[in-house]
Amino acid sequence: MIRVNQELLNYLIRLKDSGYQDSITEHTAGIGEKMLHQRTYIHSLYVIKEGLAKCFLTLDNGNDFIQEFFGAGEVFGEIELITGDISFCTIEAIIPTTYYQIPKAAFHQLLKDDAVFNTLLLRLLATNIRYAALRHSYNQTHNLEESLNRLKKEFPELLQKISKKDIANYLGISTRSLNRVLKEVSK
Amino acid sequence: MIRVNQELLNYLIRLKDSGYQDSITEHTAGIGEKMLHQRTYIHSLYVIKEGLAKCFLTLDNGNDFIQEFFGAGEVFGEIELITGDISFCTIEAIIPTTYYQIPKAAFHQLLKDDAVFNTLLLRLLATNIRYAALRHSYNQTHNLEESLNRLKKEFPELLQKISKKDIANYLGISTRSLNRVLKEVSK
DNA sequence: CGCGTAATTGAAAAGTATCAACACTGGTGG
DNA sequence: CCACCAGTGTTGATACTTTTCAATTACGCG
Repeated sequence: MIRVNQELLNYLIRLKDSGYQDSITEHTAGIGEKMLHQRTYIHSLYVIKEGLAKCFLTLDNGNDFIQEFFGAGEVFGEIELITGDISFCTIEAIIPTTYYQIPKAAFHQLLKDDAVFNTLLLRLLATNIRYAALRHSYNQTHNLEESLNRLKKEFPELLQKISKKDIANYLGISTRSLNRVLKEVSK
Repeated sequence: MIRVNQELLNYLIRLKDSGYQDSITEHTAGIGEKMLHQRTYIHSLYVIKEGLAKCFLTLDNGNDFIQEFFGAGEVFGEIELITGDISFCTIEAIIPTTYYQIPKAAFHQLLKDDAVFNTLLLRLLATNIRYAALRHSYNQTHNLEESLNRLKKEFPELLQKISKKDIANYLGISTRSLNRVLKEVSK
């Protein structure tokens, strides 16, 4: 649900303090502000320092599907920098958010020369694949009520922190269905 | 749908011919035979040389969800070797299949010492994340007929090569629904 | 206060699953 | 050679789930 990666964030802060002051810059985004746009070329890696953002795809029919919510330490842009393709999702702050930016060249240099960073990135990618596979499998093979209960169990503050619309887009359902199930459950 | 990775397969064959004869072994699997079992510890990386396999998760309620179909050059076991977790899916041959096995230690050594292999693996992970995200987003935000049409467009031989049951499990629907939509479309 | 956005709800329509019956196919053994 | 069997595929009827649409209410903020 809300992914974090404190280990990577710590490592990045250490890098910034030891010779990478210039190549690691810090930025902020207000609510609703996009830090990365779908279908554009990406020239940097980004890491969230603090805040909360949604990572979503806008489909050909205009629907949005939220891939994940990103908290501290979550990375975006890495897929695009590795494959060289244009971005396939948008990253948008849902609370005021600060994040680091690392230019493409510095990212590739780190990957090549810094074994620790290389390992952190491999682990990050592998963990994300695993997490997404489990989530999508669960949602495809269970009904709404079960998927929602699983979500609330994993992330109890769900309804306080994230709008109904975003929750619905995360589950791939209409807000009407979400409301119906929420009401059923509360009975 | 059916993923392949000829670049990685070629590189692996070259490795095997140049000093890795002993650590890269070749095996075969008949139809229905499992090459990797869900919820077990993994001690090797596997790469399909020739054939076709399904990668699927069995959920707590007994349902199967097919993550992907793997053709030549596709890799499995890499997520588990990187994260150290037990496997989250099963890999099962759906036609007679041959595959390479690379022990954990050799895999990690390659990752560390062979920059080309390291890059190939990063690209593989990034490509898989991207592909899965696009597929799941599409399926979540479109109806069955649209998802099926997209699938047939991407992979026209679909119905000849893969059983209805597997197609249904790939789309996360019942075979009854698949048949209904197929009949509607053919009208 | 007034505005825009988010949330809620009902009714009807559309989509999908479940269940059950039956057809087709490729083995296997008598 | 044929009867049988298990697995896969097909189809109809029905029940259930989810969406769509539209109307209303609640809420945060300038």
